[in-house]
Amino acid sequence: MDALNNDAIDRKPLHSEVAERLRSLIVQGELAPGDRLNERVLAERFNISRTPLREAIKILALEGLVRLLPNRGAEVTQLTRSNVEDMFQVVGALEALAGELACQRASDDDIAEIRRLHNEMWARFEAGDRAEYFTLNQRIHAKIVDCAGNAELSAIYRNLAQRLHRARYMANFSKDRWSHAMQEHEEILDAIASRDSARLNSILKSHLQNKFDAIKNWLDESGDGRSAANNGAAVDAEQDRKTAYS
Amino acid sequence: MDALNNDAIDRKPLHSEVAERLRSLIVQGELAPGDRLNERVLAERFNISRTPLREAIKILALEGLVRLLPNRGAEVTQLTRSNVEDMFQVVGALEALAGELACQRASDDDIAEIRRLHNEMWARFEAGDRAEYFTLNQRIHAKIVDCAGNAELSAIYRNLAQRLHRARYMANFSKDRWSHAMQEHEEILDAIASRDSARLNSILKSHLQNKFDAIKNWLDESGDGRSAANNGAAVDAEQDRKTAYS
DNA sequence: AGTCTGCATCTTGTATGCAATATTAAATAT
DNA sequence: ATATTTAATATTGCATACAAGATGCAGACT
Repeated sequence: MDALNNDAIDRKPLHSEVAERLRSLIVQGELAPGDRLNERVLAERFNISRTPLREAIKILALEGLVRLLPNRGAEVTQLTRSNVEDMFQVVGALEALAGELACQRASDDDIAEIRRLHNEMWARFEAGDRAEYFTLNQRIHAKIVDCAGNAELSAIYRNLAQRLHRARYMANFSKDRWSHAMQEHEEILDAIASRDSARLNSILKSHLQNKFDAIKNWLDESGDGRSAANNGAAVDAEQDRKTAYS
Repeated sequence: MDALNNDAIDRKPLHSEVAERLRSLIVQGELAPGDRLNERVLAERFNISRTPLREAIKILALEGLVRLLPNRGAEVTQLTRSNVEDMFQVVGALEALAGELACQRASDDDIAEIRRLHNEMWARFEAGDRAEYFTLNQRIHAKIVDCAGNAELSAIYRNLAQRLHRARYMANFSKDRWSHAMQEHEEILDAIASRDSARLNSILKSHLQNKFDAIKNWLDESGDGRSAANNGAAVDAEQDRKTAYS
């Protein structure tokens, strides 16, 4: 059985390795929204040829992290307010489905795992470690979605979460909001542990709404001259992405 | 304004052109599930080099139509029953969200457009033209989703619909089911025209359920030796796709 | 002064070539 | 005859080279 062979050297194809690196650069903000991706520069930086780099860029384009400009390369997509709002709406619908299914299908081990992550996150919260808190937070939500036992759902959710991560990471919300979020997470854990899907869904929904409210302000603030000028283009870009391959 | 410039020559990049061609081949079944994509053969067929072809294949991989086999190229993904069931579940959640929003946001022109498509579809139904009926059916559903005014939602929905199209197309259901589907569509039109989101959602839900029931049988039937043997691999493939770039 | 045209330069798009890996067939040993 | 190893072949992965398009600037013209 392949699955049991843990000693296997994972020779990931270069293009996926590169895609990962690029993703980090974008999510962590080193490549900012609007930045052009110069193939020569990036290829030299990663010490690879342009061929796998270009393949990676195509992948990121479909993931929605970059936008392809025919004959002019690619640039990092803007996170507009309406864009983020759209994504949150979809995430909401997906989490609702996930909550429903997870309450039916989660095993006791799954719940134990969520509890473990939750406690770990609590520790990070008390230590004031925002970065680790964020990571664990994402992992908990992802784990709940995975409990739904729907691979498609998990894949789509992960992609959206990743793209939203860019926004969430930047919106370093208040201590007050933070502790409120922790409280909500207590309730989430409670609801799924008792497999109360109605309650879980209602909490997930308001949790998400609060999350959005927290970053909404930040998105509005950043609507200065430069960004505003680019917003129109970003919307067009979104459109392009939608229609480019359809 | 760029949006008003309708005279622009659209020079689609080659890789997206190729992606389109490949998509057709897969959706229409010329490239069947499990078939390997030989780069040399396809490049010769399209009369292009392997480079843009490879880029196109990466795109299709992320869309879920093909599966990348490291160092061994790519193959057309299997449509397993559980796979399709997962997709239907997600589509259900998305359509629910779309129905809600569409009832709020659809303009009168939108509704008129849906009605137009509906009538056109009716004509195709009466003419017994399955292929055109299918196309219009898809366009109606897509239009409803677009009325929600959420670009992310539309993009995700389109991708799932496309992948499911492979299954639906093959499951040429009974005349009985067909006319029942038409009836459901009458109700859908009615509900959205009167902006009754509760009713719309309930109809969309049962409509989708019926669709799934119709193709479920076909998926079960095709679970013969060859397919069964490949199913295990297909499940692994799905897993790969999920984790490959995460 | 301002705009337009043509040239130089840079960037992306595509094709080709070479190296590494997988697949097949043949040959040898059991 | 079957299994195992080895060699031949085919295919993918990556790099490089060349072509086509975009960008920026200088000079001509109004």
